[in-house]
Amino acid sequence: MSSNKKNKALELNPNVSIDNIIFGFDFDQLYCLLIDSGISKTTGRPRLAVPGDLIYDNETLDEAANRILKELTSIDNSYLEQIGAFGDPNRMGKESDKEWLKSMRAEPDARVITVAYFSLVKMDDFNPKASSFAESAGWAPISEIHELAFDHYEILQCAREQLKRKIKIQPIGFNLLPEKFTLSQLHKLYESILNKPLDKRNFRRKILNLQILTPLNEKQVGVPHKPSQLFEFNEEKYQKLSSEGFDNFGF
Amino acid sequence: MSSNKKNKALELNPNVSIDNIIFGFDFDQLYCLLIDSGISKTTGRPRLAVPGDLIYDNETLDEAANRILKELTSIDNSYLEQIGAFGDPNRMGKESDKEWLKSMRAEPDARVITVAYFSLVKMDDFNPKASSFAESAGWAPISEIHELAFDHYEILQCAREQLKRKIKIQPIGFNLLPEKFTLSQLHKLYESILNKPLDKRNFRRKILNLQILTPLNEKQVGVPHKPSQLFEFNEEKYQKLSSEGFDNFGF
DNA sequence: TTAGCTGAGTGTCATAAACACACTTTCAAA
DNA sequence: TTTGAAAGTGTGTTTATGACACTCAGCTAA
Repeated sequence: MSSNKKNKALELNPNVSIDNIIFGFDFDQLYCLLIDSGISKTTGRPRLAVPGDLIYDNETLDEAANRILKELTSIDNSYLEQIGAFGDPNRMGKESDKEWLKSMRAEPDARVITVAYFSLVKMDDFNPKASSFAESAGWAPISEIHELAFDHYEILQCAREQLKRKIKIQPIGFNLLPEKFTLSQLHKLYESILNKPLDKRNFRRKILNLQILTPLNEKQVGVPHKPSQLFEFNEEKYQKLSSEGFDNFGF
Repeated sequence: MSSNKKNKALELNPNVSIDNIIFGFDFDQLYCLLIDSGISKTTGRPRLAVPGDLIYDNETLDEAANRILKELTSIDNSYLEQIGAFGDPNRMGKESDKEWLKSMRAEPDARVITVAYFSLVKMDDFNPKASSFAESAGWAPISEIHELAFDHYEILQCAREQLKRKIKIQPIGFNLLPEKFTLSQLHKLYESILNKPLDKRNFRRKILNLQILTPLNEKQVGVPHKPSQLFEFNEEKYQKLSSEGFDNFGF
């Protein structure tokens, strides 16, 4: 298969797949985009999985991960980061997975190594109900995910750990927020990712002292409480800070 | 090939390889173990590469990485950590690489995704001169490596970055030192990995305050200067510290 | 034997970051 | 006009960081 050179550009590599953990945030908690491939005959429960696919032989891994995101959500060039490769020979060994593989794959018994990615997207950019996918996709709150197809649950936990590690070092969280956001929203985002409460005043001081936020001449409207100042992330100022060796947000 | 099920246990997967960056430290600088596969006909220079191999279909990725380390050095179960997958379709595109692939691989044109690892070993545990490998292996100072086969140079840089990031968070550096070491050796190790000078007194204070080192009733002998106190890494105390949420060495 | 070299080992002060903590303000809705 | 809900704000204490220079112990070679 892989040694057949004809039409190489269009050939799926039967041994390597990409799975993409797509994170979203609704100002309250973290979500992950999951595919429901229907009720499993073996378990009787819905078979939930992370979006993924075999790679084509002419695309890079990053391109494949981006393709998976785009095919599902129409979102292109969002924040994307590799988690790593998962290749336990038994990673597809559950009965419900075998059943699914037989119905979907040309070589259902091939050993597949998967390269996992995570994406950070603005949740509003993809509304599952407006999408027309046969296999239904939907946002699931991270805290409510307990079981997934293949080794996807394990991959999800790795993704959460990597996001936690990374956000202490780089301001990638902004990719989960709209252009304009409040400090409370940012605060809640950090608490959701780090999975621990952070003191409000200390958080605000820390993040404002960095000077990577531009305050806008705009406030929330229509909220039944004191309206909040809106901010924008200032990429240039962050780049400057970063080039001076800054890599510790101190959380 | 990959769909031929006979003798699956012994079958090489033609699409997935492992490359293992093996780090060593000689109390002065970091080294990396490289394979010299001879003078390339296309470049006229020695073809240097990181040790690696295709994976067998019945081994995990970690097992394959460990196998590569063990086959070369006889070292088993040293510190091993995955870096990630590298899968640019052109990663094996150099002429000198194609020449080598043709002579070594059953399917020299197959697209191979590699999963990179790094290992930390005690340099004394492998003496290349005592080893009887046809392809000669040797320790190269990191600072003197400028060109490698395939995308191995790029992988090496990722390995260095990951090591740098990781050592700020976990005390994995001890794997590069003998059981008994001096504070100066540890100091030099941190400087080598972080690639910047660290103040001696501040370094000592910081590391001693953590209480993860056990001072031994032993000193260096035969050195032409004040002999240094020897220490041991205290794994249990570190585990306790770690379980309390400690993950910042402050470098 | 001793002078000289090498790296080991040690303490303080000033500055900066971290942490704990509680009340007032602004708006919308009832 | 009262109520509820989240925004916004400051200080004091403690802890960590970073800068900095001399003496000590053992070996070597004159």
